Amino acid sequence: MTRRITAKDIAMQAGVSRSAVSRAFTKGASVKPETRTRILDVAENLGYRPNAIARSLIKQETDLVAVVTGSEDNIYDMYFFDRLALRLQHEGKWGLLVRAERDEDISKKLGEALMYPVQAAIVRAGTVNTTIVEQCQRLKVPLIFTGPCPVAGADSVWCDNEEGARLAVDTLIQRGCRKIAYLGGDIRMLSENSRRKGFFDAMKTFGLEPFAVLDGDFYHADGYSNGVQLLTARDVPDGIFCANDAAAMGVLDAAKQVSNLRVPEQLAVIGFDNIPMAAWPSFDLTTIDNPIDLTTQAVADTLKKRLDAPGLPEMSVAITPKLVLRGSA
Amino acid sequence: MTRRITAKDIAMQAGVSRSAVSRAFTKGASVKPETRTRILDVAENLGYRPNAIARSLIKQETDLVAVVTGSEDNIYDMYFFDRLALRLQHEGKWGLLVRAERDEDISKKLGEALMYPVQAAIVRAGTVNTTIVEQCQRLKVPLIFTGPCPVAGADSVWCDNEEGARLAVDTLIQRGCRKIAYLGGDIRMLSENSRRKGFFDAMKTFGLEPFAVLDGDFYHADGYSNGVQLLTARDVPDGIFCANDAAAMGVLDAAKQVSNLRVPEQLAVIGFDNIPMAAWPSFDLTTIDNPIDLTTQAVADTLKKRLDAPGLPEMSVAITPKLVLRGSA
DNA sequence: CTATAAATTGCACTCGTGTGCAATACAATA
DNA sequence: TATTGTATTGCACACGAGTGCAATTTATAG
Repeated sequence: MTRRITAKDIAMQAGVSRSAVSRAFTKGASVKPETRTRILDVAENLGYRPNAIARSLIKQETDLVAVVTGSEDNIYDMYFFDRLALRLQHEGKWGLLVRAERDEDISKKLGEALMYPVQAAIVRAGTVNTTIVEQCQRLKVPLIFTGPCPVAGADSVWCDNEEGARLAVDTLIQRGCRKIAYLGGDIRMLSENSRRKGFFDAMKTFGLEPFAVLDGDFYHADGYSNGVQLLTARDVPDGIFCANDAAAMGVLDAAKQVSNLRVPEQLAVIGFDNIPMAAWPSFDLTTIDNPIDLTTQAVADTLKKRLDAPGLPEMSVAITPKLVLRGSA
Repeated sequence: MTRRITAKDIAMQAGVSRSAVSRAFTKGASVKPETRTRILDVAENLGYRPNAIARSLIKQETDLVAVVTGSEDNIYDMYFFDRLALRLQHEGKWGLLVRAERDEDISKKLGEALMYPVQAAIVRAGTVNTTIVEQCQRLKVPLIFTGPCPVAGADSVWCDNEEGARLAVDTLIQRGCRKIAYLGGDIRMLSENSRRKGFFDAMKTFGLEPFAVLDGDFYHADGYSNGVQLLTARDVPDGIFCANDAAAMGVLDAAKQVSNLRVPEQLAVIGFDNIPMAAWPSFDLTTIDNPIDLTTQAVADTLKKRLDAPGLPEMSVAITPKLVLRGSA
């Protein structure tokens, strides 16, 4: 591996001291304009750029932010991640990718990643891992949770899933549904728990018993099989709230395939997240929008505040989801 | 910002020299077992871990790999990125996220990112940017292109899109189609160009003229509107090859909506990429699988080879796509 | 032309860590 | 016990860059 060009090389080539090179790259530093030009020319020629790693050592700070994601490979999360990456880039931060294969590995991987002096860690994981929080606290690395259910000791930006579930139930009821089923996701996920809670609470408000409650895993196939089960029974629901869009689409597919219920007249279906596909004509899915832009913006804001004032008390920002009315309910 | 715990702190607390701390963390270094234990205990207590940045300075290498992506937000790319991240993590590399908003910004962003001494850069971009290659060459940073059309001066792993398109045409012809349309993607994209070329070549082989050729942008909405246009004309095609799955799904939706053509009997549709949604019952899309695992594996292999032997001649690995037969053709 | 102020430059130290080398402590052998 | 060999340890330097301070050059005023 050929050696990287250093400031020393530039200094020799340009006939100046190494400090001069450093100053040439420092805005506002005192260097004679011609000298700076000459140095920058030489640097350009040799393909030099200051080593961010050496610089950060002395400046005592980096622009690195660990971006930690768990094992979940659902579509919404991918979009979310993509937008988050973009937002961080806008803020002048460099994301250090920490990708755990299973949720249990998250804290381990993050631990390794923290060998790099990151400014903060942004974590998006389905299940909460207390170890992560402790780890970051001990290393004094600010931690921002992206997703539901804040944990003491970390900032968090979370979608108000309970509110979203209430919105869904309200809408179904308003549509005239009375036999409402809930098709949940993986119960280990925090988002699932709060969506489920919101569902039960809302139903209680209306004095209704859930028609059925099924567990699932947030995937289309799961929504499909659960949908088949629900819709081939003797008594079928007239409304289904699904814990995410993929599952809802599975239900819609099942409805088409194994029943001749008309959607939304005889069967109303509502999803959660509002992934781009929900708008596709074949689904035309009414859903609860989990606002990516608002959320990533809030993450960026929280990050900035936290870095500006490390002593600030814990921050917890709730993002309110909203109904997106389409053809399925 | 509270100062990070350093080896010096540990050394004082444990009553040893700083070198001892360093050695305690270096496998195979000469330290008395009890001393090491004591040091590691203190380190554990104080939440210390060696600063990767300082270490990399002296070791003259990092585990960082720049992962560069352009503006394209299509579903396949997101899955691809996710799997690539996972693979890199497996290889013990840390991805440095470089996310450009527009393709033109890629080289600029990468340039900034190269202030970090990365081992290599992995680039996935729709359009090829010669600047990127020059930049990496000058900085002597190995560059691996992920995607079609290698550029001189960089390694590349690419899907044989021409072959994929041929496969699609073969299949359509075998199904009895003779009036075959091509629904392309953004013509600035390299993958589009080779898929298109493959399509034309294959058609020529069979002595057929394309029934129609439409430009698009790889999105569902585009496939839908182009589909409507194609299928509401006086004369309609009996087979459509789409440049990616999303567009193909748009076509299928259009077929359902504005025609009563039976798929696949009267209209066969083939996509490209094989995103997970292609398997969903509502689409059941026959498509050309663009193998993510093979590709990311090849990227990892190429990376390893390149790092082991920087002097090796340019590598170009072709990944052969294969047909996935489902219900749409 | 000289005196003074301002701009430019280089020296030397610093950041946190790894490591060769020499010094020391300990164990094994005679 | 004396001697040799081996395991530990600390010192000092290195990595690449930023910066205070003092030395030097240049510009400005008198």
